[in-house]
Amino acid sequence: MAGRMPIKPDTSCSSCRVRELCLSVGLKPADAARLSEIIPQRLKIKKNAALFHAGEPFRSLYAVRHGCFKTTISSEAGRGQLTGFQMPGELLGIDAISRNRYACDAVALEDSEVCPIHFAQLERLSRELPSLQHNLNRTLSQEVVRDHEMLLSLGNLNAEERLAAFFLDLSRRMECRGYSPNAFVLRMTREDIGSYLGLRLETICRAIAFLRSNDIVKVSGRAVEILDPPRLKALLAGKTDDHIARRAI
Amino acid sequence: MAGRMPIKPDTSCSSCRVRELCLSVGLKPADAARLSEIIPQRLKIKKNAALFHAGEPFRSLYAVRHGCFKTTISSEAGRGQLTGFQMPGELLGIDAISRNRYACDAVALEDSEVCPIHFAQLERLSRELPSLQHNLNRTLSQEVVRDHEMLLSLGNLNAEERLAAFFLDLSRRMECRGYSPNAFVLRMTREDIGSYLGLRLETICRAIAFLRSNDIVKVSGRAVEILDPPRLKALLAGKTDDHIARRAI
DNA sequence: CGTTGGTTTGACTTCGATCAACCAGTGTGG
DNA sequence: CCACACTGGTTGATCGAAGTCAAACCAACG
Repeated sequence: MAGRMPIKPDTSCSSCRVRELCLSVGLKPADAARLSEIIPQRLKIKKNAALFHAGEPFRSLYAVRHGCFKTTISSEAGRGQLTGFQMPGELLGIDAISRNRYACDAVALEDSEVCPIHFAQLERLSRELPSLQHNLNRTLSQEVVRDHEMLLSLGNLNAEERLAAFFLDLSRRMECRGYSPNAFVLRMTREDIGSYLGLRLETICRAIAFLRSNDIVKVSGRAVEILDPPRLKALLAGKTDDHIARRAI
Repeated sequence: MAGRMPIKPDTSCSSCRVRELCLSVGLKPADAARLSEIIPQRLKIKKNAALFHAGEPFRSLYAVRHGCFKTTISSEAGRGQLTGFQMPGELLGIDAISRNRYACDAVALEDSEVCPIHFAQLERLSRELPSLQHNLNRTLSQEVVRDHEMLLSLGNLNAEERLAAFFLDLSRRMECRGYSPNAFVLRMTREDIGSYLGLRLETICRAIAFLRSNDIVKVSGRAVEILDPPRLKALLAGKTDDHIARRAI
């Protein structure tokens, strides 16, 4: 359990910075307070430590309070796939509900903090609070929508388009959390991005080089700056943009 | 609404052939009866007719009673992705919960029948019936798990492996429904399979030809017979099977 | 410092996309 | 009844995007 330590029981949803992104969204203060009650203590997870592993028995969902996680699954054949990056307000462990065991590994990409939500208690409480119940259903459905969008990416887009979609997704999520949508720091390696997008890390590097050489983004190390959001979106929309040079001459 | 017609109100979950695969699984007879109550009438959908379209307002989930559906999403750029095939007992429309609009098109692959489940009523009822509530949560989570497995396929497997995984998935689902796992009829075209697996239809044909030439499956038209289940599984497990000939000489 | 993990770039290979031709059913209208 | 168009499936030839292998680079850090 190295890297997993409980912290002081100060977990009020109503005062949480990400309350408008989490299960508590739209809840009346009294209801949010009841949700807080079933979250006895937050948990700190150190960078590179696992919050849970695939196969472990399922007890709780975890809401990311701050920091960032990645979730990965792997096949018997040893192939691995990164299934998502979770930012504050997002839930970890929803793929565990169906079989009562976590289906993926969840690893912190930086020192992070989560709110454990005992699932049986959450189900019980959401029988009393219709809006909590609906929030949970909406969150699960939202994950399905996100996954289908990823399937569309992997099935239809080339490397540069996938990377553009990835940057735009991060951009949107940063904006939702009150940060600049056009300048942010990546929490993950090129290899992680590659695994997520179904590409090799070298291909990610080359796709970044391509975007950079067209002055669409500025990337140095993990720092990303989106210089030309419209062109980045146009790339995705499949518009053959004449201003984009495949190779600088 | 051509192709959509209501039929006589004989919708008892407790006597349904797929009750053990649907939301009604494990419900006490009295509870199953209450679930039936919120399903006033079944709906027949003709082959190639749409049950719903992306963007339409969400009212109901639909449980497939018999037949088969495909769901597809498409991007602004006109790219399309097939996100799933739904067989009896499976739910259509769960990606609509999050935004109150259907996120995909659902099209019948053969003359089919569905049970519309008004979602607001389902939520209300599941507040009273914990096991129904849990079934719904498990079903949503199960869809997430399925989608993550598809991401693993698209991100890591080559054409033959994806097709093998696809056949094995169909095989398992046929078996769950009481049919032979080793002989079944495809309801979809090669193009549909290709869209689902992120490949072109020609590649599907070639992958089929490959499996056929190794006597792993017998495929003529839509009829599939799995001749050698262990070799089909071994293919997926990534074991370099010396008995598999890449090209017949 | 030297080690290490992560990133970048180059050269070459390969798998699947693309384009094209052709075939088998199947339904339609003359 | 036949001619035909049409849809879906198969196979071949060619090409290109991404994978693979390799080398070098860089920043962080003990």
